[in-house]
Amino acid sequence: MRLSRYFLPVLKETPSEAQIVSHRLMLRAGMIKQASAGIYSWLPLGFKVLRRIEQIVHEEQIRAGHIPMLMPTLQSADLWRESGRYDDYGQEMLRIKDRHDRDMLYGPTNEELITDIFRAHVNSYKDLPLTLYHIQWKFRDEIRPRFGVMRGREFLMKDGYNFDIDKDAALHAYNRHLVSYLRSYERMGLQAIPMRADGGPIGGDYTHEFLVLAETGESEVFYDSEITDLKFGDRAVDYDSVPECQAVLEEFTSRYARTDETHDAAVFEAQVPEARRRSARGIEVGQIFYFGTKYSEAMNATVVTDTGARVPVHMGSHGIGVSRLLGAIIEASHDERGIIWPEGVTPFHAGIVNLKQGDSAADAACEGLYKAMVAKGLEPLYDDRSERAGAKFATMDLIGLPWRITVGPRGLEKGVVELTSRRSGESEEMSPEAAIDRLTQIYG
RNA sequence: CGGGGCGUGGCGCAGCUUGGUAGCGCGACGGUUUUGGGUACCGUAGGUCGUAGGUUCGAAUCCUAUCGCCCCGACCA
Repeated sequence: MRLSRYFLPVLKETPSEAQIVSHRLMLRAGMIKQASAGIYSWLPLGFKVLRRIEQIVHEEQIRAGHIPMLMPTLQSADLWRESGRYDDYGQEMLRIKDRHDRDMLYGPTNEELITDIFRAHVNSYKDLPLTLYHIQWKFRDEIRPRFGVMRGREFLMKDGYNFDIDKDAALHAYNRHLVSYLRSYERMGLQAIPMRADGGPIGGDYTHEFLVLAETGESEVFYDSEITDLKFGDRAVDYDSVPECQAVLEEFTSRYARTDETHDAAVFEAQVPEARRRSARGIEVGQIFYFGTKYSEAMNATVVTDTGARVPVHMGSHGIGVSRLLGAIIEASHDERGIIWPEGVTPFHAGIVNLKQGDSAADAACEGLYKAMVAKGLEPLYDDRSERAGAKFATMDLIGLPWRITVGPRGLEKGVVELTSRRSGESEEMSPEAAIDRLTQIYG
């Protein structure tokens, strides 16, 4: 993309409503524009990052054997009456009437709808296990939306639902989700720690929230410092292997890590040596949940077993806050000059800065680089505006592309351009070809 | 919903206490500069001050209502 033809409305000054750094930077970098309280338009740059995150989530869910689909944002109230949640959900659910005066709602989640689909089409244990998911906009009419996309009313969420024959099988689905989530977050350059969360009315140990540590997090968390040393890394886990998934769960959840909802100071002190006790703040970016037969019983979602008995299916639901992740990533990765995107989610792979726009050698070199990168499957953002060098650097730093190639007549006389890491700030001179090779390797 | 605050050119703000029909910076536009390092220089245009009532000779300024937005709290991915 050539910047002169793109739509990137960056701001020099920070709009006054933005209180936290991710919100400020998203507004300044021209990623979002507020449409109304807690509701945002996604401008091209923000939309691009949103799509990258969504893509990672899709890839990792499909890798885990989960099946993508899409359910609507608007739902009929009838299903929710059936589960009993139409009355339970309260003011947070946005209720709407259509022209025939039928009660509708903008879905805050999809347990009812998915269960309805399941019961209509699945009748036998032979069709299990089954995990369906989608990535769709949700609406929760928060009393007080804040922090930009971190707590919007409308937000994009991946929600997945597993259907299994019994509790053991459903717990394997739970473990599988945990593994796939660890992978997903690491690909986004995030460390998200699974923490024991509030079981809600169902109770039990079978829910974990994934928290990204950040000063601006809304939850207070308590954990054993050893947990931050754990890395999922490149390991290949067989998602069909019960013991392998179980082992990952045990590795990542055996140490003390809880949100304030479940924190127990006595247990904390008993289990964790004082030197390793940490309290911090965290941003919740996902949650996994096994809830048994709560919905299948209420909504009569049953299957016939191999002995001919009809039993309610065991279910769980598993969510990743996709739009919130943009905020979480920025909170975890920025400096005073702007955003620093991890390579996994960057909107463009590298920026090309032409130091002397209008200089025929520099212009030609930039064009050449641009085309060569595109040919290699890289997506560069070429700043071809007639701006001064400083203005171009400031824009690149603000929008946070992890790599920048700087091109000017002086370097070109020596046959070199400069490759700069946004994160470290370090620059290295090399030939344009070498720079492309390096980037191809990084993004390989 | 309880408490606090704010709505003034696209954005950030001043003016309001002590009414006399708006001002600054950024941006935009036009021109200049052909430009090598952190957002150039000069100039121009652009606002009946959220909205509706009221008080007054006169309202951005005072009063009432209303809408919107932000912050703290309770609630949530």
